[in-house]
Order: sequence, then structure tokens, then C-alpha cells
Amino acid sequence: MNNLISIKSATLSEDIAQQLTHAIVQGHIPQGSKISEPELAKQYGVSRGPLREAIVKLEGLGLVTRTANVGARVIQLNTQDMLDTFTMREALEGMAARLAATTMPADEISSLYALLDKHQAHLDANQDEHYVQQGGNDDFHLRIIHASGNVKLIRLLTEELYAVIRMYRRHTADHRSDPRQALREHKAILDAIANHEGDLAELLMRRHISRASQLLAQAMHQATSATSR
Amino acid sequence: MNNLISIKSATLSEDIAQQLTHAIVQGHIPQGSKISEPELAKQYGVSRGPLREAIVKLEGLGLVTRTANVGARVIQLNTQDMLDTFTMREALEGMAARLAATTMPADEISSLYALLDKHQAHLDANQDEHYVQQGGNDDFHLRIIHASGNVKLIRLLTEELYAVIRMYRRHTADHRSDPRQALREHKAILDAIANHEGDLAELLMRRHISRASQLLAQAMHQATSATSR
DNA sequence: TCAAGTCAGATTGTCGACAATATTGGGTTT
DNA sequence: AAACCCAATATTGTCGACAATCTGACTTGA
Repeated sequence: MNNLISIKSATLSEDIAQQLTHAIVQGHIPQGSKISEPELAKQYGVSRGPLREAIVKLEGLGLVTRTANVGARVIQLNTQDMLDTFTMREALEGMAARLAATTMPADEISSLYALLDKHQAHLDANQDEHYVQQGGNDDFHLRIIHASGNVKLIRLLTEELYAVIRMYRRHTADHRSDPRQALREHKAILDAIANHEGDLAELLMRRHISRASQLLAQAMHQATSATSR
Repeated sequence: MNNLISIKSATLSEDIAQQLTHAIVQGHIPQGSKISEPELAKQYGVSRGPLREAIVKLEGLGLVTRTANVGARVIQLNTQDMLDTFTMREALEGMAARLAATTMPADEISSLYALLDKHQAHLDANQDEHYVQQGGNDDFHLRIIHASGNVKLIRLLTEELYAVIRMYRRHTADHRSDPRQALREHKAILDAIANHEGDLAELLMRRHISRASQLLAQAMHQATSATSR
């Protein structure tokens, strides 16, 4: 198995951590599976030292759980954890939207309006197919977060929490019932930010995320009841 | 130098991580100082392996920053980072208070009222000296957080963020201008929770933390301008 | 038949040594 | 005197080997 993405980092352990994160988020390493240090070390062609460091980092990201003398396991997504995570996200991204309403520069606002137009055009041209914007510069949520200007908040959301959030969003994308509704909500949030209405921006962002989590919970519930049948 | 607290963990690296965290939060290892792996390894009587693992964990906690091929440094507290951190805390603990308003059981509520009475009595008996409640079971904020029932939120606040928050609170405690005001605010928050008023509980918790951060910012500003004089 | 105990195999935790990179101090040049 | 270069030194990154612990199958006895 070869690594599709191979950005040379300064240190092996960083490399491995990135590759492992990608592999887990994309589902190449299945949920709940055990992480075998000797096996992965051989696979990536490194010794166990850097690999262990990478695993410790993944534990910090909440992608694996470690038990002493037993080893690491990839987390298993489940509805309750998802709801808990999205509640946190609601609080944090809500705050980010509030802050963005006072700090976002005018040109970034217009740039975001352009982005939403692009999304709109994509929906029109592709029979409402969901626009894949995972993590890239076209990710509306990431743009808002960065506009908050709060370094700590940005770091927490984009570096520590977003790996797990992305895993859940991968599911959302498949089961999203109405991408146009999401786009409308994005537009409303951006309007509030453009008008410097922090309270409103926060409220709308919260509702937007809350709604997404409810849709996702439904989808996950259906999925589990289907497999258990 | 001996370790005051020595709770035997299953693994050395956990031990070291805990001891280092304590040492940094308590200021035994000064801010901004470099972490020398050989030195600390000798000091704690372990090899560099587990020590490095501990450092990686501390990096995840935001207590140190690491640079490839250079090493780790203890973070340096400064006003901007503090404000950023407390803004996050505002969002998260505000949410915790909101959740607690619907999930906190009646006996825990009475127990918390008793705790506040105890704090009141302490203030009456000790000429308004600030009651030290760092991290223990008498910590009002921690009790609220746990009452939220959101596992992810609890983990984030108590395990990942609280180390840094405690470092800042250590300063607050010294410069707290009016502990009775803080107590009044705690009481108001608890009242809102007891009445199951989630909106109000969140609002009050946010104001409470915001006020604390402003006081702390003032204190830190005075401290820096004093030393630079 | 089943439960408890035992033992081999495999995996994780820890260590000491080597390689790669950064830091330093002295010396040289302009 | 200041700036630059280079070598010596120290520190971090990586590796392979050993020790401690867990896992699972087999044996044994009730």
C-alpha cells in the first residue's frame, strides 16, 4: 500500500501522524480496528519509535483510544458521541461566528459571498449534488473559524477537533437531505456577519450546526437499525 | 528534587506526564524555559523514551511548544493568549451551564448550594480571603462542567484545557479584587440551573467568566508594566 | 462438561546507542 | 570592530534489542 499524499515533514513522526490521520478519517483503517505497532511500522517503513509518537498524537486528537499494555484502537463512531461532539462544535463555532461578525474584513466577506455563489452554481449545474468542500479553502465553516481571529479557538477547532468532525461529516455528505437548505443557512449566517450582528450570527450558526447534527443522528440511526436487521 | 505527588500509574510515560504537568502549572518549571530531554530524564530517573512521549502529550495539552530538531519550551503566558483562552472557556462553560440546567439532579443541586454556603462561611471567617478550590471537588466550575453530562465537553474542559486555565487562574487568585462578587455570581448561576433556565444559566456563566478575564487582564497588564519599569 | 490454572506466543513498554541536525565559540576576513 | 565562516559540541530524532505484560490455547481436575 502506498501513501497517496506524501508531504515531507521535518520529522518522521509528523509524517506518520498525518498519514495515519488521513487513513483513519478516510476510513482506510476501519473503525474499531486495533492498531498494531509492529505491523504499521513495517508498512510505513519506520521503526516503532516515531510510530508510537504518532499514535500518542492521534490519541490527543481523539482518533484512537489507548490502553496501557494493550494498545491503541481506532475510535468507533456512534450517535451519542456525535451528538456530544456537535454540541461542543455548536458552542465553539457559534462563538467563532460571533467574533467574525466584528473582525472579518470587508474583502473576505465579499470573497465568501462569491464562494456561496459558486456553491449555488454548482448545485444548479449538478442536480443538487452536495458540494465536497472537506477541509479545503472552499470550506465555509473553516473560513468563518479563521475569521474569528482567536488563535486558540482556531487551533482547537481546526487542528484538534476537526479530524473527528470530518469523520462525521463524511457521513453527513452522503445522507444530506437538502443541500440547498444548508446553503440558505450559510447565506443567512454570512448576512449577519456582514451586518456586524454578532448575536444573530452566533444564533444562526448554532441552529445550523444543531440542525446538521439532527439530520446526521437520523441517518446514523437508520444505518445502525438497517445493519442490525 | 523529589516528587511530592507520586501516584503510580500503569506506565512511566503517564507518570512523567502528570508530574511535568504539575510542575509546569505550579511554576516549578518556569515559563518560557527550555525542556532538556537528557536533563529531565536524569532528574526523573527514566530513559528518554517515556519522557519524549510525555512531552508529546504536554504539547497536546498546550503546555509546551515543540520545534523539530530544536526541542520543547514551556509556554509563556501573555494577555492576548489568556483572553483567547477565556473566550473559548466562555463558549464551552456557558454551554456546560446550559446543559447542566436540564440534567443536574436535585441532590447535586443541594450539594452545590451547601458548597456555596461553605465558601460564604470561609469568607466570613477569613476576612474575605480567597478560597482555594483549584481542581478539587470543591471547584464550583468543575462541578458544573461534570453536571453537563456531555462526555466530550467534560474531557475537553477538564483534561485538555484546564491545565492552561489553571495556570491563569493561579494568577487570578492572587489579584482577585472581590471574592464576594464571584460568590454572588456563582449563586446566581446555580439559581438559574436549579430553575432549569438554560438560557439564563449560560448567559450568567458567560458574564462570570468574561468578568474574570477582564480582571485578570488588568492584573496582568499591571504586572508587566511594573516589571518593565 | 466446564472452570480454573498454566504456559507459549505475541505485543507493548523501556532502554541504551547511533545518526542527523542545531548551537556555540573561535578564528578569519573585510 | 563587525560580519562571516567553520569546526567542535550538545541536543534531538531514530533505531534495534530486551523486559514486562497481555492473549489465547491447552491441560487438568472436579
